[in-house]
Amino acid sequence: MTESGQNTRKRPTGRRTGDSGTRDAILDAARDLFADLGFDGASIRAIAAAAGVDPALIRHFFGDKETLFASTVADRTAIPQRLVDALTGDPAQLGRRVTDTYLKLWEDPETQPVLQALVRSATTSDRAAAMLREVLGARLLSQEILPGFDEDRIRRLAICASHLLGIAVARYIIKLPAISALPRDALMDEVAPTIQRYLTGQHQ
Amino acid sequence: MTESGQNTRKRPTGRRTGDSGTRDAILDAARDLFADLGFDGASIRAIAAAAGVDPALIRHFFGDKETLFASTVADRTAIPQRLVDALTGDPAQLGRRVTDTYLKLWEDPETQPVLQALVRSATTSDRAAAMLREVLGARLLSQEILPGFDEDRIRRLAICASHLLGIAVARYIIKLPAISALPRDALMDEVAPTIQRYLTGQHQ
DNA sequence: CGAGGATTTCCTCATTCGTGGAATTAAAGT
DNA sequence: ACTTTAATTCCACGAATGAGGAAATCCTCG
Repeated sequence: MTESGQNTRKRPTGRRTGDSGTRDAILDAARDLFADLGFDGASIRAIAAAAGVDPALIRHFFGDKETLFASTVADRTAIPQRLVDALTGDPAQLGRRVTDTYLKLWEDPETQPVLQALVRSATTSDRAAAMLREVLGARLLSQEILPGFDEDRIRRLAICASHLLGIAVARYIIKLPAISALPRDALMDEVAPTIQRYLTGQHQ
Repeated sequence: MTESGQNTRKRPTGRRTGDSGTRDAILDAARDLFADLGFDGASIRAIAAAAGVDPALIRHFFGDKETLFASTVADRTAIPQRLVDALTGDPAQLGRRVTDTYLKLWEDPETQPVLQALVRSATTSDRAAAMLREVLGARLLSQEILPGFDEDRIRRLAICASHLLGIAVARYIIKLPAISALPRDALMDEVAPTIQRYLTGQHQ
């Protein structure tokens, strides 16, 4: 135990030597905490503690909490793109492709925390709700993104998005046993035909 | 001017004469604030202010915040029952009946705030998530409540619940324009056939 | 009418939070 | 070598929060 005195040891101030990937450590911790606790629930102090860093550093790098949140969810912009990609290709497999892509996004440890942070925060924070609205509305459900989709198809695509959103909320946020206990394949088999019907328009 | 002095007039302490429906006023204010801001977002002080009452009264009547929340969402137990009722009757109209009942629950000014409070809080507060799980799981998706439903039908009913939950989240929480702009009839026409298919089992 | 309980207010306490300032050390630029 | 910039810490402030104590007022029951 050498000596070390009190357990409240003062850490040295000033810049660290070498390249400390502190900024990324903050982003990682923030991503995880926002995913688990939502925007309001995850405090700057808790994020800093998880990153092993002083809270003031967060302010130094990101300015304020909203910017930090935006930084953690931004850049994973590949998420809407992957879904858009799944919309193109063999129409016979459309439902399976979209559902599979979506469910895998919610299982991928890279993208899952971001989605969870967005959804969990969107119900409480207006800012996060606006972000999710923007992602869903402007980057997915618009005619610029989906050329050739008429209004009717976009409307049914929006209903698909709601369906899949509900599945994710039940499975990963509320953790409803009847849904979260299902293996992905079983969920796929149930949901994919519905998505297929919504998207290909034989819906009556 | 007699005296009366400052505009910060102290309100008289002690019991009011007559029957002041204060407890109900608190419950009403709590219902609305929980619906708008969620469990964490709605502070005891804000609820008290909305009810025109001292914060300590809430503690006096309900003890702590969780009990207050539980009291506001309890008693509206009619909600799961109405859905269960919709499940019985002419099987040909099943999808329409369930969807109609559900969408009306989300428009009824009596039940809407409760649903909104539950959903909005469930993503942040573990306690609220447990409540929603209990309502959905034990009071709706169990074989005691739905005699004669085998496991496969209950599983597909859970997927229905997720679909409808997603619709409500998109429409009333995130306020996704593509969904919230739709009139109820249009939404019905799109969604009811899907619910019908899930529930009657011709799902492949 | 008097005693006990219910209703209501005010004040206080300990925490927690987001934000900001000031100081210290290392790196980068000239 | 000297100056500027970047990274890092500690400390503090003001606001808000949930919880609780103490007193005042009214009602009810004997």
